[in-house]
This record gives sequence, structure tokens and C-alpha cells, in this order.
Amino acid sequence: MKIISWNVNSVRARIENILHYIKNSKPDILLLQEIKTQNENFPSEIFEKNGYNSYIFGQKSYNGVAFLSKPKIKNVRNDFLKDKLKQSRVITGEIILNKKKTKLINIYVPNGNPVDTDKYEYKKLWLTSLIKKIKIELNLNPNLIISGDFNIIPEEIDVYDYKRYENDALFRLEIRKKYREIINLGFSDIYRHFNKSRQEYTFWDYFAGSWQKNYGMRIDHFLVSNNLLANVKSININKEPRSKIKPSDHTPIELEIN
DNA sequence: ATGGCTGAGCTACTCAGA
Repeated sequence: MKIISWNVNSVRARIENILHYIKNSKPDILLLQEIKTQNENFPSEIFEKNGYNSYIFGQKSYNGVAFLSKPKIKNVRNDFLKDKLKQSRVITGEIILNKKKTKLINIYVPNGNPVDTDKYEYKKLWLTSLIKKIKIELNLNPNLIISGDFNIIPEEIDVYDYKRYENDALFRLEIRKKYREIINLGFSDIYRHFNKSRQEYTFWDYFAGSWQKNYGMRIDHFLVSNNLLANVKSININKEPRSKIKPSDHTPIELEIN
């Protein structure tokens, strides 16, 4: 099964790029973040014509997450977290992997910049609440996949110049510690598991020629619970969509799992 | 280098992103 996560930065502005990508990469399940639209304006019919069911947790203008899926996803919910600001940032659902009931948790973590503002406090609270929920969930079901735009640079190797980001909400030590906390509950960062010292990114800013200079960062992740680790076949960051006309600033990360 | 770009909502300009 091919499960892919992609922050598309508006599903409607990106529709041609997404369709082109789907035809080439043929995901079974696509986890989308930053769809930037309400449920009623989500282009479900277009995806249905291409063989995908849509499961949407939208919001006007900002945020929003969704699943596109060939197989049906069961028990889809928007209430995994209580979001203080009522932003649409998590959608969950259940699939069967290798006869195991597996929960997919698709997340769009708050950015948190600038630091030392309420935005940063919101990110910290949001992550604390996420960790608490994951801990509970792991006790109910050992088969979890958490994926999406974490807005966290895990280590120095995961950004083009870490010194520039030491006091940034994506790289501050206390934020990276939250990421470690999730992993320490019993998960693997699948990209890093398969690529111990490789330096690749999933995001490049639109401005200042960041893409051309490869000034990027790895902030989109797949965390797979250790009970499922043996099922994982491969992980790949597909840079092709970032090179296209009118791209998202993020590029897809692709998981192959039995 | 706290934004030089992009998108939504709207129709001039602000807010947000990372």
C-alpha cells in the first residue's frame, strides 16, 4: 500500500498539479494538508472521477486537512484533538494493513512563528495535547501512522543552515523535544530510519530562489508505531512536484507499507 | 534576510505561511 503525505498549499489552486501527480505516482491513500477551503468547495467530484474517495476537514481560507483514498477509510473523525482556536488541523481514520486495524492520523501542526507570541504558545499547547492523545491511542491500538506537516525540523541535518533557525519555532530545542517525546512513545521517523545520514528536504520557501539554491528543510514526516515497523517497505521524498509550474512550497513524502 | 513569494477573500489590502 502506497500512502503519501503532501502539504498542497490550497487544493483548488493546486488541482492540476495534484491530478498530474496522482496519475504518475498512483497513491492508494493521499494525506493532504493546508487545503485552504471549506468542505463544500473541495473538488471531490474531480477526485472521484480519478478513482478517489474524499474525506475532508476543511476551513475557510486557512489550514484544512483531508484524505484522498482508493480504499474506503472507516471511522473518519475530526475530533482527535480539541483545538483551542477551532482550527482544522487533524483528521483520523482506520484502514486494514496486513489484517491489522491501523489508525491514520493526518496532522497539520501550527507554525508557531514568531516565537514569544501567542502563536508560539499555541504551537506548544497543541503539541502537548497531541502527545497526550497519542499516548492514550497507543494503549488502545498499537498500529498507528502519524503523518503530515509537523512544522518541526528534527535535527541539524534536516535544514540547510541550522544556525539561522536556532530561535525559530520550527527548530527551537523545546519544540524538537516534543518531536522526540512522540518518538519515545514508540515510533520511528521512517525517513531517518532508512536514511541515517542523508540530507533531503520536503519544503523550500517561494522567495529568494530557495528551491534553486536548495535552501530547504525536512518538516513533513511519517511516524510509524514500532508494532508496524516490520511492514514498512520504503520511504521516498519525491522532489518532482516542487519543480513544476505553480508548485506547492512542500513536496510529497511517499511511504510503501504492507 | 522576520521577508524579497504565494494564496484566500475580495476587488485594496490584510493575514498567514515557515
